[in-house]
Order: sequence, then C-alpha cells, then structure tokens
Amino acid sequence: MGRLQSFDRTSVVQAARDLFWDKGFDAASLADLEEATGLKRSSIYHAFGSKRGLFDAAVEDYQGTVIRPRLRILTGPGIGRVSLLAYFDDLRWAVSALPEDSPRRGCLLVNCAAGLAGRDDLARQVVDGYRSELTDTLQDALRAAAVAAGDSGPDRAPERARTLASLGMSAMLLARVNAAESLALLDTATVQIRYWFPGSA
Amino acid sequence: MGRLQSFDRTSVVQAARDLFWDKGFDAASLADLEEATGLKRSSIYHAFGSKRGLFDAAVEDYQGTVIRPRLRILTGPGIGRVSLLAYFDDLRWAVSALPEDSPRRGCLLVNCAAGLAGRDDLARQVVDGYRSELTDTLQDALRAAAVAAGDSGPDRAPERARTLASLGMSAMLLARVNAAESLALLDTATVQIRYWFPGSA
DNA sequence: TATATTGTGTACTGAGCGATACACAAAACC
DNA sequence: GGTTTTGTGTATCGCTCAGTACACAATATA
Repeated sequence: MGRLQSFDRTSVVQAARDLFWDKGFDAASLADLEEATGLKRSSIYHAFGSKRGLFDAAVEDYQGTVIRPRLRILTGPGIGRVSLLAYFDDLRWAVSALPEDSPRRGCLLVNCAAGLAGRDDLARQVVDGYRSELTDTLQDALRAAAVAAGDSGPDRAPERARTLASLGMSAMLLARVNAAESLALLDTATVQIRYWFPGSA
Repeated sequence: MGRLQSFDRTSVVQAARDLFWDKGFDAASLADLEEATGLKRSSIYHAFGSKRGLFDAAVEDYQGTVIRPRLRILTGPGIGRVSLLAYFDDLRWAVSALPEDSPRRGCLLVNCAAGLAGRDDLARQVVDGYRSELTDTLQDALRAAAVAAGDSGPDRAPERARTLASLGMSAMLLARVNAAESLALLDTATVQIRYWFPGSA
C-alpha cells in the first residue's frame, strides 16, 4: 500500500459534474476543473485517467443523484396520476428554484444530446438510454393511471408517454434560454395529465 | 473600386452553415471552415470579420432557407388541420430523408440552445425568437383548425401549441441520437392533430 | 496606362488546450 | 525504520486554436 487519497472522490466528481452541467464537455477546461475541484491536474489524471474519464464519472453521478431519484417519483407511491403530477411538479421546482445564472440549469444529458452525442457513440448511448428509461417509466405510470381511472378504451399510453417525455426534455432544453417558457411547458404537461385523468386536484 | 469578390457569398455561407449545423460553433475550427468553404482565412476574415461573424451569417441563412420556408407551410394554403399535418410531414421527411451521418441532422438552432445559447445572449435571443415564432404560428393554425371544426369549447390552442412545439423541438434534439425515436415523436404530433381534429385522412 | 482600391495567399503570432514527466510527499507493510 | 507503493505539485510538452501582418493579385476609375 501507499499514500491515501486526501480528497473526497464524491465531492470532487460532483464539483466536476456541476461544471460540465454548466459549460458542457468542450467548454470546461482543465484549468476550470482544477479550480472547481480543488485538485491539481496530476491528481485528476491519476484518479480519472483523462478529462473524459472525469466526465464519465460526472455523468454517472448525475444519473445516480439527479435522474434516478427523479424517476423514482414516477414508480413510487401513488404510481399513476399522482406520481405523474408529482414528477412534473418536481421538475418545475428544479427549474424555478435555481437562480437565473445557476450552473445547474437544464439537464446535463439533454445538453449532451445536442453536443457530445452528435459525435460520440458512448455519449449517444447514454442519452438514448435516459430517453428510453424516461419514456418507459412514464408509460408505466400512464397505464397505472388509466387502470385506476377505469379507462378501458384503446391504449394511449405510448403516445402520451412520448408527449410527456417530449415536454420534459423540451423544458430542460429551454431552461437556459427562457425559464418562463420552460415552466410553461411543464405546466402544459400537468394540464394534459389532469385532462386525461380528471380528479380532485 | 478594386478587385471583386471571386466567390459566391451565398454558397460560402451555406457551406459554413452546414459545418456549424454538423459540429456546432465551438467544434467547427477555422481550418474546417477553410476546407468547407474553399476560402482561405484571410478571405473569411475580410468578408465576415470573425468566426462569429460567419456564424451569424450562417444562422441568418438558416433562418431564411430552412426555418421560414417550413413555417410558411403552417400559414399557407389549408391553414388549420391540413397545414399542421403538412408541417409535421415536412419535418418527418427532413429527418428520414437524410442519411444517418448527414451533417444536416437535427436543427442548428436547437443545437445552439444547448450550447452557445447557454453563455451568449445574442444566440439566446435568436433561439428564443425561433421558439416563440414557432409556437405562435402553431397556435394560429390550431385556432384556424378549431374554427373550421366548429369547436366552440374553451381555447386549447395555447397548450396544444406548446405541446406541438415541444414535440418538434424534441424530435430535432433526438434526430442525431435516435432517428427512429425522432420520427416517432413527429408521428405522435400527427396522431395528436388527427385526434383533436378528426377528419378523412 | 497609371493609380487607387479591394480581394487573396502565405506565414506567422500569442494564447489556451489536454496531457505528461518527474521529483517529492506520505502512508501501509515488512 | 526501511522499503515499497501510491498520491500530489511543478513545470512543461506538443498541438491546435482564432486571429493577424503583409506582400501580392486583380480590377475599376481617371
């Protein structure tokens, strides 16, 4: 054995994550990453191998700490109408709670879709995995809501799931361009859900 | 007077446009631009002032040759249900007609939203202008369709316009990640339109 | 044809990039 | 405590970037 790591890996990865979230992979320089993480580049390269290695770790953290907890709302208690509304409410909170210039505006993976994913197969797979997981989870919740509402008509869940996923992704896309319109898109999602599944609230 | 420009400005701008469309502002280098346009950098700087100047010219061309002609479908003959379906049909054609590795996949402005627009106010304004023009135009067509259908209920045009704009933008976002899913989103839009305004086709 | 004006080609600049070499520091094991 | 193993700091690498200096080419005007 030898010397031990003197930094907390998680907090370093999350500092890098926030920087990538803010500026994207290309625009985040190693100098920026040194400043954000407090590490010298030798330590970064020793621990993560490359800028890309650190980015991949940041994406993994993002999935674990941002994406999955959010998706869990959809599958959690009240799966169906309630969980769908809670999901978009959570998204709405995330967009409106952050200051206009917060580094965490929007979605790291959505930004990635328009950038890295255009020329990097791995990034493309990650983004598409997120998309399909979101759509599938929305679809399950929509089916549960339809069952609870006694809806016995044709299965509209696939197209409704695509519509809701689309509203969520667009809202993330617009979060850094026009926060008010981003919120309007999320409100549109809840309006749709209430329209499909009329209820008390 | 002096020597005359020996190149066709429009074709140069469009070559640059396609490169920016493909790689984005940052990833498109001046060496790439020289190769794509056939111009040496002295000529580029003489004619456009800077890389950004060429980019702005490219965006302007993009709006004039891609965005506006497409929006004109929505306001043109058959405004309402027909024009809405034609619009998404045109978008669908654009996504499916291009080869998997075409430089023109997706939308220059949508890519810009996740990249440049995050740190550049001018780019942000252009992107938001596009968004609002798209939404407004969709809303007009939706109102026309509602009138034609004799729909006298509450005005659902605003939320429907947001939903359709969202589907269009998401489809552009996903065009480079998963073309099949991009098409599925566009199909979802036409399904919605047909659902809102039942008709013969 | 002489001159003024403008476009083009070549060669280069300084700055910033990701990545690395290597000496040194520190902790676990014998 | 000496040795081995591993983390950290400094200094720098080679490269690419956007942008520029300047000579030369070409054409409209006088």
